[in-house]
Amino acid sequence: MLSIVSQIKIAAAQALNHLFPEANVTDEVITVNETKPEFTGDYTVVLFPFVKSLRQNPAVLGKALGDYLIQNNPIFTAHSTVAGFLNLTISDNYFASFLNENYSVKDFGRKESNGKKVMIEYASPNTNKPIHFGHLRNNFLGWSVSEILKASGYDVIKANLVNDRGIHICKSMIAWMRYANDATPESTGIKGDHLVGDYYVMFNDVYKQEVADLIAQGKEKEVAEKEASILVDAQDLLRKWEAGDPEVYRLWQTMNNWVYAGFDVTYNKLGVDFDQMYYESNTYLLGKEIVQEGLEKGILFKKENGSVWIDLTADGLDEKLLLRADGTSVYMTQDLGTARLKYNDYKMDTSAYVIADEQNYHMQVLKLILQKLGEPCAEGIYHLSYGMVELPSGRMKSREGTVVDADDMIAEMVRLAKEQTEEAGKTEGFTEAELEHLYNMVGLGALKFYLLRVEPKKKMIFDPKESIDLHGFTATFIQYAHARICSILSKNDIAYGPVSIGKDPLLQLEKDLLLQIEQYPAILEQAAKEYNPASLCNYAFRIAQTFNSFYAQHSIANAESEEKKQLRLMLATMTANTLQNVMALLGIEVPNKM
RNA sequence: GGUCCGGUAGCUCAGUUGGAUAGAGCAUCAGCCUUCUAAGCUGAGGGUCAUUGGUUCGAAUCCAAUCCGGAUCACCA
Repeated sequence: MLSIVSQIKIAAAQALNHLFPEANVTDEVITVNETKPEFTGDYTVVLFPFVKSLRQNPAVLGKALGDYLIQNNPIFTAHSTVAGFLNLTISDNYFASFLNENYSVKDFGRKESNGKKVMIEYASPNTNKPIHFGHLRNNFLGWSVSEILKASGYDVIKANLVNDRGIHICKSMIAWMRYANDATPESTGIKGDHLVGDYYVMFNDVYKQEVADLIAQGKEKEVAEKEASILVDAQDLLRKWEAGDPEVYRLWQTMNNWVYAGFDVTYNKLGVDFDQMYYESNTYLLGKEIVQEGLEKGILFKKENGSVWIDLTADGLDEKLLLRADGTSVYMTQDLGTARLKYNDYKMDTSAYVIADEQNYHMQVLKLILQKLGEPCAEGIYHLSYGMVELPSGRMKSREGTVVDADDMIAEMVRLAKEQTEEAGKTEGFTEAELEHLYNMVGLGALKFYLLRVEPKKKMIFDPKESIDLHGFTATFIQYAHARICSILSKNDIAYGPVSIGKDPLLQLEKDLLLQIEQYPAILEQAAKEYNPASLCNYAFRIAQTFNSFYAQHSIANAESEEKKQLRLMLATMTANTLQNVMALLGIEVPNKM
């Protein structure tokens, strides 16, 4: 079924072509808006473009078009033209049949498969420290966008590229070797990712101290920073790792496994999941092959010291290093290899990377290089860039201890949800398990919504005070509307069978709600096109708002007539379904009571 | 300096391919629980859409310049 807006565009174009054979318009050029509340009508066709081209008076044109539409299309019942705007009223009967057809469709708005395949890479942690607050926006965005695309008919692969090798993990390893006395997550009771992260922090403390000591002994600062023994040892570990030293390799595996076990717990709590894991330790060598091929094709060049570069100055960029003089690979080299590997695995149409905007340049260069190399994966690469999350005090810095740990953050949000639920005296009639589930839905929902409600590319400030607010533009507000509906539906059954409008025309708020719900497929399509969960946050909030207004002014259980009651129960059912569906795409559960 | 992104109410943000008098939430103030859940509803105040110029019947939206903030331009990842 076409959306109302699409139907209006098609009908208006057809009407104009019929009334004015010289018009020759297509439906794409018709502008349709929601009618402003101060005017009568539901949707508005903007007439100005045709006033000029058809040399018609707006009032005359509006009347001719409006009359024609009403005569030829039962969806319209009334029209009026105000200053070049043709306001159209949609038939109540159209909405009644819309309700009858869709109210029991649980997955209303979900699209059939379109045969396109998309990979979304997100999360992509380093294995030297736990997931912190800054990663949350990435995780929620990546997961939500994946679900949005799935609901829009795409075949989605959620991928996670783990940065499991390199100097950073060697730093944790050397600190552990020196100071841990064989401490394990089991022996200490500390979550694996936190344990490894603690030693990463310890590395930095020790390193700082060693540098200070060396400077005190009279060394230059720069020399001291290179000669500090713990750094030298870490670099030595990295060389041994690359040489395949079995002992180093074993410790590396052990510590990474501790981290993965910890990550799994956190991912589970966050409600995110992955279809495909990639590890840089498996892919970092692949890039070198591509670089070799690029050299042979003459697209890359070698400098005197043996380093390999690509010249992007013709594209307004710089020269970019792809291989160090010593032959080791850099970040870009690995990404070239991973891009090809992913494509060989899945042959996806689009390969999206959820990565912070500080890497905009890197991603631009990555795509450009792959294009120049003629890699088939190049065209599909899409950088879903998002702004960094900052605290009111400024940007988080792991070395300055201003990082907020993700596990702590979740626990705190759930605790606050509990506190506020208890304060509101809303705990009666729940079992302990139900309450725990509720606190989780509310606390985690608040966090997700807070991070998803802002357009991805905008940077945002995380204000703890604001994030725990459960009023206004929040997940809680929407969850509450859903719970209210469920409460009504549990006490009032729908007598199955189609409803009709009968003597009682739709009230404005009933119609507002129907208009909004009818737009869901279009809203979803837009969110998928833009990779933007924020538009769904706004949409869900708007529906909940409209429902709450309706709820405050009109009764469902005690409606004016039995027919009205049926219609409202169906409308409430669709509202609840839509809220649940939208929130599910954001990764947020909605309770049946709260 | 080059490139990219942002600037809308006191604060946090919406604002479709340009359309009517620029909208929400928070905060502030005033109301609303004998009716389906008040985590709610109704109302009020609050704006030089950074600035200037241009395009157009019409600009927060498009173009140009300027100002402010941020990111990036490593043989780091």
